[in-house]
Amino acid sequence: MVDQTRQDELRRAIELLFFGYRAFTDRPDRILERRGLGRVHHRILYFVGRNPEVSVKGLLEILAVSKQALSAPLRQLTEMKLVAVLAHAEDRRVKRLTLTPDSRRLEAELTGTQMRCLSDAFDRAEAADEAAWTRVMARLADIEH
Amino acid sequence: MVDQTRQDELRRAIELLFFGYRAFTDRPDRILERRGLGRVHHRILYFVGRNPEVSVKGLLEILAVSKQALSAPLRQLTEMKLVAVLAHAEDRRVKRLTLTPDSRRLEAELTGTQMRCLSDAFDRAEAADEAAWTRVMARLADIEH
DNA sequence: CCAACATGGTCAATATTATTGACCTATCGA
DNA sequence: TCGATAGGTCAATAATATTGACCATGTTGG
Repeated sequence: MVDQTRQDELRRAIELLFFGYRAFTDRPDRILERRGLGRVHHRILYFVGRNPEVSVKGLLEILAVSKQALSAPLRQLTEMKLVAVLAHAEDRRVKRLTLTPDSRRLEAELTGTQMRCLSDAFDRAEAADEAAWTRVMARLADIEH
Repeated sequence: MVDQTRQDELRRAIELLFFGYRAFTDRPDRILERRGLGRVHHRILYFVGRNPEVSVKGLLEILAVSKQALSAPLRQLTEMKLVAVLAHAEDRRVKRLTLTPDSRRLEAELTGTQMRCLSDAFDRAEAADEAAWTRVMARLADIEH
């Protein structure tokens, strides 16, 4: 059993995560909306940017969605020239996905707003607070399902 | 301009928030699925539990969704006797929403898994880390839109 | 060489979660 | 009484996601 005070603290943490995440995704969502894109497209652009030459399968594993859920948005992005598809030299089944100059700019804009959110939240804290936040989030992200 | 190392740190923070939030919502989602409920229902139960006798309008403001988006899940919950609706004495237009004994148990189960996630992430950290995490998240949640 | 497997793609049907707009009732308060 | 507020509902639409059933192509081990 956990005492009431501790439960209240943990409930406050739950709410901070809920409201914090909502604030964090709000601006990129509105930028994307103007281009007719959604949060999926952002996630694709983000992880392709972070993992240049990633395969479709690799992207599926990162995003943890079905291939059908990825297929349509990815096709849109390639048609809009926001994702470039290169062939793999050794295994010609595999695609290597990369950003284009255009999408590098868009991705930088989207991710930039999120970096600013976090940067603002960190800057007013001590550097030690940032390190502590990172340790806690790493543990949270590491829970096995 | 921000230097490359700093950008990498901030990108890592973005990913921790993404993967952390996903891990955090995974277990409740699966518990809810067995009952044919979704994340909306959890949010309703959570905030009704936290704000006993909240009005429908109050709930709409917390959740920041349209009343149509709230209406159907809330009706389901009241029909399943998981939300009780009391009349307001002074203003009979207003409903006061509360949990029932049944939903108190369900809510405790759902929120319990999330409290355990956070508790695990905090416990292995120093108490100071928890306070730091809370400060950073409070700043993040506080961004104006 | 060929069978089995892996990578990627697509169609169909379905479900959930959400939106905006238009309207409605009931109640409250000046 | 009239305008504002609280709550509800119908309709149309959209985005995001699922599972199942296929198919084409390319690789690799026996």
